[in-house]
Amino acid sequence: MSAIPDFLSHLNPSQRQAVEHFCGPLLVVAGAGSGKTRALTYRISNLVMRHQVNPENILAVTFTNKAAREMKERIEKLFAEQLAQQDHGKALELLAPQQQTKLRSQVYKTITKPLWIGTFHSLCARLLRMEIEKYQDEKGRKWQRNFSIFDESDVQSLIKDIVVNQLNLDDRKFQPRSVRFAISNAKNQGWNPQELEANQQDFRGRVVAQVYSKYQDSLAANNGLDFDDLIRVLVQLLKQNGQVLGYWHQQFRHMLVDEYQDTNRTQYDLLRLLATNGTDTRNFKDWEHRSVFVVGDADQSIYSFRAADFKILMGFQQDFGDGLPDGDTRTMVKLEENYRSTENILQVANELIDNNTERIDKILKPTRGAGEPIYCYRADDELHESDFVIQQIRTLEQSHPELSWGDFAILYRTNAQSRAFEEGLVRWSIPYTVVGGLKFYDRREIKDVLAYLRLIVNPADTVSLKRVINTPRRGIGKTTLDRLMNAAQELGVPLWEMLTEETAVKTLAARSAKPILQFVEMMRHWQGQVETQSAANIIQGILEDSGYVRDLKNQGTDEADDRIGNVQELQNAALQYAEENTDESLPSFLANTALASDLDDLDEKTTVSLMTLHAAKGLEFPIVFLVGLEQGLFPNFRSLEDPAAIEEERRLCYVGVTRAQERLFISHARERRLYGSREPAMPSLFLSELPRDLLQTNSLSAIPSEPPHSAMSPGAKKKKMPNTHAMDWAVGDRLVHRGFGLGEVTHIFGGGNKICLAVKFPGIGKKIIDPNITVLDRVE
DNA sequence: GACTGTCTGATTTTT
DNA sequence: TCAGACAGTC
Repeated sequence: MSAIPDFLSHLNPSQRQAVEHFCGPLLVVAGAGSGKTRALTYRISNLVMRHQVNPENILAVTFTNKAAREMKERIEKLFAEQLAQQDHGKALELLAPQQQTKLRSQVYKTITKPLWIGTFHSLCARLLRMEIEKYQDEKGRKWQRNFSIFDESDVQSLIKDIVVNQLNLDDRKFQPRSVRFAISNAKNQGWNPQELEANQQDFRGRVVAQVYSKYQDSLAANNGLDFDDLIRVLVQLLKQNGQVLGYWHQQFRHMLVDEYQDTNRTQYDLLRLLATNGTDTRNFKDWEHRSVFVVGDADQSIYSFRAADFKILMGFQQDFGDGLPDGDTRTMVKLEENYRSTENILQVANELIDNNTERIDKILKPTRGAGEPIYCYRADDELHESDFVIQQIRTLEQSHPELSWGDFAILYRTNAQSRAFEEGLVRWSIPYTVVGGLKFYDRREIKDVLAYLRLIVNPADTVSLKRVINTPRRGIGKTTLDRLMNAAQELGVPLWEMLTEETAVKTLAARSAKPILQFVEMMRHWQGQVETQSAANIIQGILEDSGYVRDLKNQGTDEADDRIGNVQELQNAALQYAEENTDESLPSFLANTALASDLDDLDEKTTVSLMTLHAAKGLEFPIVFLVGLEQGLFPNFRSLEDPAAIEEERRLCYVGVTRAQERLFISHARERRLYGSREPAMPSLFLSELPRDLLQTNSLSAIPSEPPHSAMSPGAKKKKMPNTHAMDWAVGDRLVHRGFGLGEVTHIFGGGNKICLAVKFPGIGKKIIDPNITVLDRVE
């Protein structure tokens, strides 16, 4: 395969520079829709075709599993086409079907399979399956290669158990949620419990560190890891074992990272360790046969709640790069030409994001026509908003034969917003898909079956054991379990080992002992099949023999029927996985499911897509509806008082705008039902930041011409004079408060000049305010 | 040990 | 609004 690849001719000069980059560090600043996925796939192909890099020396990190799969497919296609030309002198699609298949499977075997492509989490999990037994943490905790990956709810309950039962703390003061969050943050900084303690001097911090330590004990006892540890533990291992590090440093000569703006500290550490073999980045000079190639856009950094830090991207030039100014640098390329959206959409995006202060200077340059104006709709409430969106969809779909349902997307800030749209879509019989929300793998019945599977693979997994030992009911109750748990604890062995001690179990009353012995026998039977049977077969066995399906059938409700369907769907997933991955073993399937998400099998082709803005990252749609642009909802109320958080919300809005190819609709409601009660809602700050001349609207006056929230960026935004004294306030008036943002007057106390206002601020609540003291701006 | 009803309390985003 | 925790009853 020595021919010079001709696909390079399709690229613009910056793309070409990125794609042809061979060794050394390179940062690609890639605006939305600038062809960054293309740059990544072409570069990987180019490394292999032109520079004869062995595919197994290439590590490519994507943000989702879906992106990983697509990248592999694209690369496969490129190579297959190249081979078709080379071997047959024809385009791939002109070959006979068998020849195509043959070519593709040849490419799969020699190119795409050996490539290391995946998310940080899946790649790390894969490495840990090989290396984790060489690891021991600072307290001597150890894990085995068949470790379980715990999901968020497993983690929550472990932490709750520690807070409440082990440390006897008040779980109102130490909410498991927030403790969990603090621990996760520490992990994403790369801290172990001791390091967290050293960094937290107050009482609360010390308690959290203590919970963290006990939590690690629990994880180790269950032979389990959480998401964060998949990365952190690998980093620790590489730090403490030079031999292992050296090996993988040699292996991964060329590393590529997509969505680099959303990497966190540990992910960065991992990258740095592997790239430099542990040398300080600034002293690392040995770039002769290796590269680090990162692609990202600081304006699309939207995961700081997951400890992502776009400053890592901003620091690349100083860190790995030559640190030279934009004109002279050889380690940074900007992709600014946008091939996705109309000029109007891009201008809206550019002006919006220009309100942020922390950025790498970059604009989206249009390559297409102006297109239609952006339409902004004010609805009375969320139901009218939904009506508006659906009528637009129906009209457009009917008047434009080239459009199908899959060309429409409804994007919102929070999952709860999907409901009104779903109801409307059902009423009009429009097919739709909701991405996210309650995930398939989070459903109770799925978790039950997965717990069986996890326990089969990893008997130390007591979390799973406790979940299934009495599901369906077998008469093994709390008292029995508690007794066995205590015994296990005393002996320092996993609960499972206690259960397998026949003599110990027989000391229990026969009524308790019998079902336990039966359960153990059943589990052992399946454990014996792990090596020989496929995942799908084992699942089948569980569904039949455990009595799980029988139990559901006996319930006879619609809900139970749904559950049976879902559980069978899981079995299908196992079959499908085996087909796609040529590995039908249970451990392999299980490792995959823990890291899978709904997003991974989104059917974009045939149905209207409903999803959060976060889930929409990386996607594009001809027609986009960006809904719920209301103060307190978007930007979310939790970010209202924090300028940095507002900037992140703005980036999120920017992501939403830049998903649209042809048409963009924006909407907001004057009133919204949230958790039972109706709340008044004010137009979002972001609406006021959009260029008016590109906006069509049904109510221009609804959009404040000034930012409704003055306590924001330090930029030289002009402020209104305080004029509250002269005002006569009335119930129903809308106003802006410096701290709380937009609100509506609900009561007036007193009279004349001595009045107080009760003001309801959406998402914040009611506040009593003296307008003679506090600066308030009325909004018309 | 299983089941039922009441109550609370939490509601951003997710690999 | 709604799910999960918990107490009380059979």
